[in-house]
Amino acid sequence: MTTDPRVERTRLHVLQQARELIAADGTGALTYTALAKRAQVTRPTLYRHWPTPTELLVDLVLQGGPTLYPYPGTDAPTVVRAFLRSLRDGMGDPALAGAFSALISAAEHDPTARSALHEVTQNRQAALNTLLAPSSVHIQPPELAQLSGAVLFQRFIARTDVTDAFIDEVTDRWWHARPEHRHDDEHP
Amino acid sequence: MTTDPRVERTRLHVLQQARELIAADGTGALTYTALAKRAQVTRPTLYRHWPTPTELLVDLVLQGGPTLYPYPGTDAPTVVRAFLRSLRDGMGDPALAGAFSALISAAEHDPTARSALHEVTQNRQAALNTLLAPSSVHIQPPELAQLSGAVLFQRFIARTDVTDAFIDEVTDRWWHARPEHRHDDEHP
DNA sequence: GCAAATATGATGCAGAACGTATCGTAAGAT
DNA sequence: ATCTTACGATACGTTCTGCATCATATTTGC
Repeated sequence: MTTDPRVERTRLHVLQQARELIAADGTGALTYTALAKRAQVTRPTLYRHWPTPTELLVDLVLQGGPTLYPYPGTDAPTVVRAFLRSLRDGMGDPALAGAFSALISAAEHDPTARSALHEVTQNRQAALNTLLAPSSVHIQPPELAQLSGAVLFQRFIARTDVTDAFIDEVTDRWWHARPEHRHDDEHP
Repeated sequence: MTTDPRVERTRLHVLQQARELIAADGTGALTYTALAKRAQVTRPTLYRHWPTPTELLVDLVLQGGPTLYPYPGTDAPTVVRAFLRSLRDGMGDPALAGAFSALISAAEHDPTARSALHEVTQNRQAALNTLLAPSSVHIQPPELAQLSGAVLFQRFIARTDVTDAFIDEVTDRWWHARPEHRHDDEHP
């Protein structure tokens, strides 16, 4: 397959240069010409690896996405808190945040971007549920939307600091809104 | 000030054409050259009105943003549900959704886009709180982030239908997570 | 090791979009 | 009626885009 050392070498190198370029001047400056110059690579090489800029963004997000997750075993709110913090910290990287937001925008009219977002969402939900398994808690899509949505809204739209206190409050609201908390305090 | 009929005329006309252009081919196709051709306007005119593409996006979002809000007076959950539905319906317009997501991405490295997002957020939070005043309920930023964030996450990231059932569940979770619901069912 | 496959570099080229400048004309304001 | 100014027309250099071609270097399979 693609075990050629050359492709992996330039691929990783270019992706890293792309990250630094985004971090420095934003996704608007992520042009094939500029990237080729920065990465000391010719433009045709970039086109061979990523025929479309979207594919480049996808690689940046998918590779930068699976950051280290918290260790499982503790109670559910603790796991969720750690999960949201890792999401916040991940989006603290300007390169990942830039690529991610650009991908969201591209997804409006680009099926490739859409499926990449779908994959990211699935991966993160699956990872969270794996961590929650010992607690016998299973997150449903609406819950994930509320939890991750709150953090991402604060980060990308309200654009205020996503503090630990904010994450604690979001987690608490989620925990107390669970069905078994609504009318009694018992749980099997 | 800018009460010149000519400026308002071309401004509105061009913005409408921009909307149709985005709806048809996405924000990636929103180029000054293409827009000038479509709106039967010369390129220098576009640069006079919006020296930067970001300013054009800002106008599209700010003008398309204040959609009709629900009438106040009913109980808080009903108001919140209607609020979230209006948010969902607003983002059902491809032009607004495209401009909005593009603005989010641009905000990463563009102060103009940042302040526009801030203004939109403030406006919507103020509008919601006005509608909630009769119910003696006041929404705090974390609550708004969870409510709006859930809808926007579903719309732009998970990219699944934002159904009425989804909005109902989000609203219910919010309502039951309020402090006065947590340990008793009394409220002053 | 050697030969075949292929990734990359080097270079070129036409087209599109950009950003800006100048000047004439027509519409609106006073 | 005159002054102001928004707009059209046109032009120019720059940047980025896709794509093509060919030589070179690296890797792989034998």
